[in-house]
Amino acid sequence: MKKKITSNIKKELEREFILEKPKDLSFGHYATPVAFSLAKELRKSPIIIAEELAKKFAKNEIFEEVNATKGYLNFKLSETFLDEYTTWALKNQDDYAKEKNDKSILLEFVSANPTGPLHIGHARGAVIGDTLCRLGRHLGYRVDSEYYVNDAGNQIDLLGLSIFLAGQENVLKQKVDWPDEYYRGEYIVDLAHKASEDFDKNIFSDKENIKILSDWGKDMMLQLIEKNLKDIGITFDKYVSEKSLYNKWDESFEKLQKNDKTYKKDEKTWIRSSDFGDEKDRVVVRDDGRATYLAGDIIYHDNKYQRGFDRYINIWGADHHGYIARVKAAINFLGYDESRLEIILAQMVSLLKGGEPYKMSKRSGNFILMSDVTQEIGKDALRFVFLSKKADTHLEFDVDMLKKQDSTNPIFYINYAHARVNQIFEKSGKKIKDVKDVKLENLNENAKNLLFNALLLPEVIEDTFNSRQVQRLSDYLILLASNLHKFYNENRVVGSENEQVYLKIFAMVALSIRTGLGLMGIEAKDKM
RNA sequence: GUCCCGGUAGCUCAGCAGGAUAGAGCACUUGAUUCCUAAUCAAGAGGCCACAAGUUCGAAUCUUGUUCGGGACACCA
Repeated sequence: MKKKITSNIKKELEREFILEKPKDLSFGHYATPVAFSLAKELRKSPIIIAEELAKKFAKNEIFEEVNATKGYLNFKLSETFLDEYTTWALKNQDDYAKEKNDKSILLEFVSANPTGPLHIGHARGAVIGDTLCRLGRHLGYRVDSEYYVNDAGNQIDLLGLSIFLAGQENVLKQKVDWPDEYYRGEYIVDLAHKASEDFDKNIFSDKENIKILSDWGKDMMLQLIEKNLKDIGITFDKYVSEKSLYNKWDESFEKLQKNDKTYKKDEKTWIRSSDFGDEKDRVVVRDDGRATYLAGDIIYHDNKYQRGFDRYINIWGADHHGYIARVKAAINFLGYDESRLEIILAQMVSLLKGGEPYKMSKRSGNFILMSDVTQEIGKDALRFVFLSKKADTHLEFDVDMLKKQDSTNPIFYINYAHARVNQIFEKSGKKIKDVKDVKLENLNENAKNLLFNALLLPEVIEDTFNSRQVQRLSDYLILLASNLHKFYNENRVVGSENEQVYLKIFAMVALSIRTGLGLMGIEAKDKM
């Protein structure tokens, strides 16, 4: 819709302009302050310029009216234009708000260490990533979703050790000297019990077995993570193992070396990341020959770029922000265009319970399990909370508040609007196919505005995706639901002389809500 | 000390590629149900947009400085 309008206006104005939405629909559906910027050029008052420009649109069919107010140019769309679009959308529901696009995107998110279940902080990145994925695909991009599995390194060793010691303590009933660092939490003890079943309890008597437990524990945790994600509607196209990429190190390393971006010092291999804005150079291979985490990420990004996507998006926790410079440096050193990689940082989530702060710590085991919250409030509410706030704001919410399943929860409000439409159709005994060809004419302002707002979904989706600001979609849906409720309260539909017309508009509203929620990974309810 | 994010209504947050009287939800007050679901709606109240300077015809929005809060500054991931 917006594209057609933009091109129509451009034809008349013959220049670039900003198209915005007026604060108040009574001004019009769209507006542009173009006369203000022309004022300087033409040395005339913006008010006069706007009036002159408005005249140019007298014969344009998609506008019912174009007027100039205080220097603004305001556009009112014609009913015919809105009606034609509505009819098309209702007939092509599966294609509604879709676009064509030939760009490809590799979207990496979650990538939590497989050393424990997902906690509530991971959920934020997960939900945002999954929704961007859905939005991108809807807009025609080829989006591949990927989870990078850190299945090597100290953390995994620590997992094995933790299970091993937990087994000694809980299965073999031995006294254990716990080190400073290890994974705490019930799940480690559970793993120890399960290990004694899957293997044998003697597995805890020989330290040599820690390696086996590491590997086994990692697999168990990965399965759990996959389930946690599936429970909130997320599946990945691909899980990429860090370990499996290690044999490509020589290849990546050679590229870096060729560009003279690595050097040896103190028996270690360093990368000159400070050449590219990093605070200092970083170690990539330790003096004992073990690769650092960064090395793994270098190989991984080399691998990503070799696959030739147009764009790469990583969603990281905000605590990784210091890591951006060195990864971008490495990508540049490998000979790639680092500006194709975009990193979205999901800020911290602080949880409250009954007003009390809940300190999260993965190490200590004192963290809120994502699965617990999913169970308490449901996946829809969980997804909605994270999608209604922008990623880079610190988010605080109270678990107890989210447990409430009443109107304070916006997801209910939106669903209620959708269910209402469905109920009205049932009451009227009509189906969408009965009204999709009804001609919309002589609509009153309220009906026309409701329809207009329903038709905004495509541009909201595009804006949401392009800006990566997921909350714009949820805000829009709340607004649309509110419009529907308001109209419902003011107008009788079933049995009225406008029944057919209103049903068509309502069907359009419901379609937008359903499509929008679907992109958020939430299925619209037909009944409450 | 350096870097990142944030400071907008009592609370949680939108708005920020500059533009018309600064918005929503929750909470609060008042009202609406012989009629399609009152799980709703309407009305009211609530604001030095952290502070200061600058750029501009115009700044919540851009720049700089200050301040407060959160986070990051590993050869851990």
